[in-house]
Amino acid sequence: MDTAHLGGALLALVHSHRRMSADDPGSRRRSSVEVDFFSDDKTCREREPPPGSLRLDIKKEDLTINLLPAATRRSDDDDNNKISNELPGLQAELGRMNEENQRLRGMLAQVSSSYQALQMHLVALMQAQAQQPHRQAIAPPPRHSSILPSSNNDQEQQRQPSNSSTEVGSPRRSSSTGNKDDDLQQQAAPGWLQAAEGRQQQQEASMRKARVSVRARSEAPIIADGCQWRKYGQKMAKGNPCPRAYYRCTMANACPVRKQLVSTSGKLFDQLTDDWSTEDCMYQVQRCADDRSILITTYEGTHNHPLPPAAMAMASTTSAAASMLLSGSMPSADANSSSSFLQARAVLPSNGMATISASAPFPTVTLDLTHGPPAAAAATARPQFHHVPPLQPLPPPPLYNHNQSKFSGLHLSSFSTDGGGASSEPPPPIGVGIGGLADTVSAAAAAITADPNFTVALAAAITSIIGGQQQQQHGDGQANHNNVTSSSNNTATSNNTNSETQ
DNA sequence: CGCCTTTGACCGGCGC
DNA sequence: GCGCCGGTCAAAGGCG
Ligand SMILES: [Zn+2]
Repeated sequence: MDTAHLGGALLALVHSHRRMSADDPGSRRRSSVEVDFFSDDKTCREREPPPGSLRLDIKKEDLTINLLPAATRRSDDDDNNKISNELPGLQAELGRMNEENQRLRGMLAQVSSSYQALQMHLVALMQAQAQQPHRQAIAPPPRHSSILPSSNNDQEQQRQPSNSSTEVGSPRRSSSTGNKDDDLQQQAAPGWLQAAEGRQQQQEASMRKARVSVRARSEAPIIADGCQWRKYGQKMAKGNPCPRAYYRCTMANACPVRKQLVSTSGKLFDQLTDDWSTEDCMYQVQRCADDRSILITTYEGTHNHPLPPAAMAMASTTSAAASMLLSGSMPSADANSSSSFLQARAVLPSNGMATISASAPFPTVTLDLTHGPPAAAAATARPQFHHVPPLQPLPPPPLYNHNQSKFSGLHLSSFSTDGGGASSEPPPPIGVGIGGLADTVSAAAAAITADPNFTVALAAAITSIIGGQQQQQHGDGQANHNNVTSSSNNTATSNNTNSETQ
């Protein structure tokens, strides 16, 4: 069901994209949804045109031509009344369709553009690394010496043949840690392969550290993203009553992608409330009002196998985000941790709110979609504006004791207003408050801030994925957010913002 | 029968 | 050194 829904959403996206590209040479205003609407109507009336080859503008003109003479003809009162009655409704619907189509188009343009940018970024990184494979002088991170990651598609494939055999055959305890294991294998490997694996391993190590977590408000226990996952573990988080589940991609034999899924649901809270005092209940209620049915899905790694189109959205975005974050945040982590905090804010035409955050130990891109009503990306057009006040992305859970020691990195949170209006034109709204940032920031901030579409693209894509299943959108009135506004240059407040690893 | 979930155990890292 | 904690493994069982 979830997969079906996701596939449907993505197919819809692709479909709209195709139509958009088809009618792009024509007028830009027409919307794909509008096409369908009018095509239906017109086939009822005239049915002359072949549906595929028809352009939108032509259809629209046809319709208007059809409607207007009929209205002015006055030959038949019944027909006239009917038409005059129908006309406002149709026009209103047309307007809604237009709006939605524009939104969709904007989203898709953002997705594609950001994807292109990311790909270029990846290529640049690959080239840089190929040229300087041994130079790690760019502010080596404290924990692991990791180079800028290159294209991560084949990183695991090198390791896979050797590793899969040993992993399956040998008892696990002998080779406990992955790094150790790799080291041993490296020593046993021939020289040329050793060098290659060394590089691959470094990339892999760095890639494994990059994570992309998605917070979403969803009723479904898991968010189907098109991949097949097998659960391989479950742990009770320390401060969180809800356990954290560990999944592994099973579409390929040795796909390294892993996914953590922690849901903060109020189930256990309900059990607890009976015994607890009212104040505690208040706290619990508060917390659960914030966190109830919020899923935090953390992806890690890159698939080494072809993916179904449904999974491509999530996979590509996550891998791109990971690589981008890694490429940038490694140098920036040093600069930022010492001095100050970086923040960038952009008002973007989408309904989701995304937070890109890079923490020092685990560079993480966090997408917070808990504020995005599903109507933004779903097929149902909502003319209303959700005037959500600019809330901060994460509902800070004050009860949890985050032990995330330091949060050094950049913090790009994009607030988005409902794009139902005309704000979905791609060029203008992006990059509002971003320009000045790139100077003070190192390459990471530059990379991300230069392409703020990325956030929106992710948000849009994922909202489109998740969109259908969420029904409740409470006002989430907790104004307790101190993350962006007050989190400046303070590591303590940053804990709130980065609570995805609780 | 194969795949998946469950679940207890284990192991390395880290703080004390 | 010890214990906690997060992450992983793998045996056992369920499900189609
Ligand atoms: Zn995979």
